[in-house]
Amino acid sequence: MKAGGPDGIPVEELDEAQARDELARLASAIDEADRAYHTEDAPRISDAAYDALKARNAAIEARFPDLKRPDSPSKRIGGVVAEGFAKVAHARRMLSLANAFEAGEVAEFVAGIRRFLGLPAEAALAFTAEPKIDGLSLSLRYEAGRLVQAATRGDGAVGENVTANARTISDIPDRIENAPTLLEVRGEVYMHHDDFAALNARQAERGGRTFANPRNAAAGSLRQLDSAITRSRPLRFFAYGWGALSEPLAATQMVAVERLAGFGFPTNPLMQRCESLEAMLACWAAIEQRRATLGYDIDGVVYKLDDLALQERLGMRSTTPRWALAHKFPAETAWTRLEAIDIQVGRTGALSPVARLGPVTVGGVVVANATLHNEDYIAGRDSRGAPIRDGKDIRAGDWVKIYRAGDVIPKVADVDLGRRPSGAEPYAFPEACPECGSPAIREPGDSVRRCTGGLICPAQAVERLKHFVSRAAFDIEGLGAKQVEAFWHDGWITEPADIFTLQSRYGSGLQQLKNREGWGEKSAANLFAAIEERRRIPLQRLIFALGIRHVGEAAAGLLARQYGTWDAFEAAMTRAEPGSAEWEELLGINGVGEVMATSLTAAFANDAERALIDRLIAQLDVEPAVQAAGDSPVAGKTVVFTGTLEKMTRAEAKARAEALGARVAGSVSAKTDLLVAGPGAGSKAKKAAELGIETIDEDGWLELVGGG
DNA sequence: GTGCCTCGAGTTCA
DNA sequence: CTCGAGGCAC
Repeated sequence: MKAGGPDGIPVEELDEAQARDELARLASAIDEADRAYHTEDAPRISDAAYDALKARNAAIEARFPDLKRPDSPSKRIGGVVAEGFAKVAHARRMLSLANAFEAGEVAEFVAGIRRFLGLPAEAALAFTAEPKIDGLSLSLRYEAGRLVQAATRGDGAVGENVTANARTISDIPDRIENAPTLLEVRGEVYMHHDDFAALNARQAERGGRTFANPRNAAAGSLRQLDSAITRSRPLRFFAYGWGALSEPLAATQMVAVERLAGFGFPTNPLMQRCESLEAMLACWAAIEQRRATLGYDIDGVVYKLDDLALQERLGMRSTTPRWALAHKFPAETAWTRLEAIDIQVGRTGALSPVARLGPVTVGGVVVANATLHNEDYIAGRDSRGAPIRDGKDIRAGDWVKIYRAGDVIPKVADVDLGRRPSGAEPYAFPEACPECGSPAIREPGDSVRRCTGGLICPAQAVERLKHFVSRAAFDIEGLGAKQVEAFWHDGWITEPADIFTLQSRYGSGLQQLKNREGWGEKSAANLFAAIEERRRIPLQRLIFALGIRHVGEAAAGLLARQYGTWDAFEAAMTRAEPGSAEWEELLGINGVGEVMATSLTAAFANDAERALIDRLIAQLDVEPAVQAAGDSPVAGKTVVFTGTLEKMTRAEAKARAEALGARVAGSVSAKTDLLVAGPGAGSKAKKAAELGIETIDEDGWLELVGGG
């Protein structure tokens, strides 16, 4: 067996670093043994040796509970993770990229970087340009040169552990030489056109299912629970970036990627360095020209700022880095007939038109529905009244050109007026809710028409319940959108509180639930257990789950942190009205404005709504929110910058401070904790002195937050 | 008032 | 993933 087997250093003598290394090795050794046992029917180690590995893993975890890995073997049962793959937290987030479709947007991207860094327009900036592979991204963790973990992107923060499958891909080395002790390589798994065609032919021959396109084939192959199947699939890999590192790879993007190639990873041969905007656009055009002959799918070109120190200074927006951009190729389109326009009613009452289409293949996927957004979109206008599609409106029976925005969401790009059936009438947008008949009103300046039925509208009621059980809200296992709809239809659940009384009303002996289609004793018991588990709910989730208009996940987090407990939150929302101290406190939260405040107080002032909330709360045990215990010295502090900053721009300083958990304000007030004053600071510095607020200079700030 | 940037709410298909 | 709108800095 491998190093770190049961015969290593006694557990009592391990230090933390050794323990961490060994847990990683044990996880992959056990993983490998599991896969061999369960999927290849050919155990590679004896049962006794396997048990010893598990026992040692448990002993180390007991001594160092903090080091317990998210993919810990102790969480697995019989080698197969319940519910598919184990979740793994990425040591550094896997990013997505901002998109551009026009040259002008690329120019704006470059100009924006100059602005952010405070560089003059003529200052040279170099970028890398490389094809954007249409596959799935993968993060490979190497410790001491050995592949210990492979994870999919997931939501960027948490992905799925696909280590056993990644090991079967020949482009991915198991070991690398002369590498940093920790190296996370990031890249794209994809499938060649030839391999895709051969795979589909083979699948068809065996009567198996064929894949719609190489991307789906690659995704389906990588996410096989049985890695023997993955092994039989011709997957390939290009490395283009990195995550956590024990030491920097290089000073530039280009050289860093060359180093990855040096470690033995395939890197894209078309990647090159561009010294100017013109060179970037030329590179884009050149790659597009070669697109059809590459042998694999690409959907654009990725630009990255070459200088890694500058990348660091630019930092991140909420989900995308400021230093990279995906410049997409024009989307594939297809013509089809629009059979009908239907209206869906959302949780807030929004009436959304949907196009029912004659099925048509766009970009390798059969599309039968497309969003039509709103009234104006159908009429051929944007929100400002300017014409779109040359002002052509959309009518039932029209021939329409479909594309998939971002290669995902089907949309109507154009209408063929020449083929419009005679007698086709302009679409009359309904002025009453198709579900409940209440008037549907469009507020001045709003682009959507909303059903005014509120709680009496069945569509809104169901959508609100779906929202309530959604992932960022109560997230009850076994109670998804479909189940909620079925329960609602039978009158078992009509409002959130009903979920928590379901067992007492229908669960006795489980008879009634068992009689429902698709429910057995086991699944019913599981559902009730999952519901019980969620009686205790973090305040943030609860606030989000209420589904108050304008209050999403982020706002719910802000509110939970501000008020801490449900009682404090509820009291404040009940008492807040313009002019009151509670109202001021609410508006004082950075990110809450009048619209949101009005929406919140209105919800708590509405009797029916309020009764619904009260019935729900009676069923729950709300977990108070804790102030984020950031370890930065400025976390939670309000900072003001004034005067001239010499080593960073204003935007940069602000982004940095916020990344460390500080709130950046524009003017000094009693709420200010720290003033950073550069040369030329005037009235703000004076005011800070009067208020006795701590004031430091730019160097003091850099020292405080650790370097530049 | 204008111009970011971020968030909310809507959307499809496998 | 995208659009529109809310919130905030300038």
